[in-house]
Amino acid sequence: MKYHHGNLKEELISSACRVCELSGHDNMSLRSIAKEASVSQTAPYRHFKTKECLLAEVSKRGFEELTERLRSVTNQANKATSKEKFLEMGLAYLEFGLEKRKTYDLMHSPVIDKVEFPELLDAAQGAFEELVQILKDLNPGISKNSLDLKCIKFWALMHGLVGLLDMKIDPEIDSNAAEAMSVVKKDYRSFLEESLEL
Amino acid sequence: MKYHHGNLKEELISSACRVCELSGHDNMSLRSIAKEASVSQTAPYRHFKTKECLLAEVSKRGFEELTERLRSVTNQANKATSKEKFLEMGLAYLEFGLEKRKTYDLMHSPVIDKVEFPELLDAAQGAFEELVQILKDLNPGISKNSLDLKCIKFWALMHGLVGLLDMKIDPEIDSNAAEAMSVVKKDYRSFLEESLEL
DNA sequence: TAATAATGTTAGCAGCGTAAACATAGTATA
DNA sequence: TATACTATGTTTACGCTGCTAACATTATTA
Repeated sequence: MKYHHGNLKEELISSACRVCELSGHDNMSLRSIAKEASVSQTAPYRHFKTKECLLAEVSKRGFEELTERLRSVTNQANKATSKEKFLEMGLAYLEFGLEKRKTYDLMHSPVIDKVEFPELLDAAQGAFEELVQILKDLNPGISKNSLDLKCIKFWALMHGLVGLLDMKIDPEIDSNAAEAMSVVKKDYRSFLEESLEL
Repeated sequence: MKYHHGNLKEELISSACRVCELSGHDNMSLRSIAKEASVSQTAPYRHFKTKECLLAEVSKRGFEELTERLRSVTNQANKATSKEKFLEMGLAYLEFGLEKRKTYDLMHSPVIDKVEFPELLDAAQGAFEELVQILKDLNPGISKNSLDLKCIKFWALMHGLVGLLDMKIDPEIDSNAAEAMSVVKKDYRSFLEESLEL
């Protein structure tokens, strides 16, 4: 058993990412992930000043993965139209939000003060750029102002949808919200298509 | 000093609401709010099985206040057009989300398992009904399916906007997101007006 | 009036984030 | 190569947390 782990920082981060997505950041303790790495409970403090710093790292990786997913849509050279890419980007965003729901929650959680972690804003900005680009392609010659508004509207719509789609509404309840939700869930694609007109 | 408080449950809830909106539900401890009510740290357990139950109560009150705000828009008999009411409802939603930001966070936070608190879904449903009603008035004869979609889209847009508008983006950063955000902030109203076309 | 239920208190457990003091291993310099 | 320094680990301990169990007091009901 060697005294120095060698790769502890990286292992702590990836462990944290796993635990976060599995149990949510609320149920993630530094001590438990230290134990998982077979290391004393204060060892993480050699690599992260506070728990929040580790969470920020997890959040950052989330934004990076989101950006990657969106970028891979942009970079599909064979895809014909911008509209097609736009629709796929919307889907990619929703899929990320629903597949990595707990991580997505952390990314938008107030437990991490983004003012203290500017690299998080940079990472989020990366994802936003992809949306901007696709909407710019889709609306050639659009004014900057209108483009900005379109971007925000699209982003907000996607962000809102992730939150609403994941609501665990009991289907037994005769609820308008529940019905509408299932309509949307049934076909994200046509829903997004309509949103093009926004 | 009487042994029995008489109104402890209510005082704990309202105290919890205050602390939640002040410091966020993450920084709210049962012990501290018990102390605030000059009562032993385990007294709350006579009224709430767990901390989560108290938080659920806070969340419920949040939904109730939101519903009230939306309903008061609906009930303005003097307001001329449905469109006018629609715009005001959007504003009312945004205002609630931004004014009571920390409570709004709790209302949408995964720390409360909504499956275990069906009354929370009922409360949220109340707010949703107001949106449904206004959109129905605005689109007479619309099919149920289209109405559902319109509702979800509007709700998602509002929900997404609250999240995005509150992002503390450093204005020093030359960020498209920051610029777009300030455009939206400057005039929610015209932004919402455009959203009518969605 | 006596039994019971409701609502309070005290004491204590295990888990948490984190700070301080110390130990060991790797690295740079003389 | 010897020595100092730095990086990275451990141990111990503190105060706070949610919560349980056992007990005390008051209100209600038979």
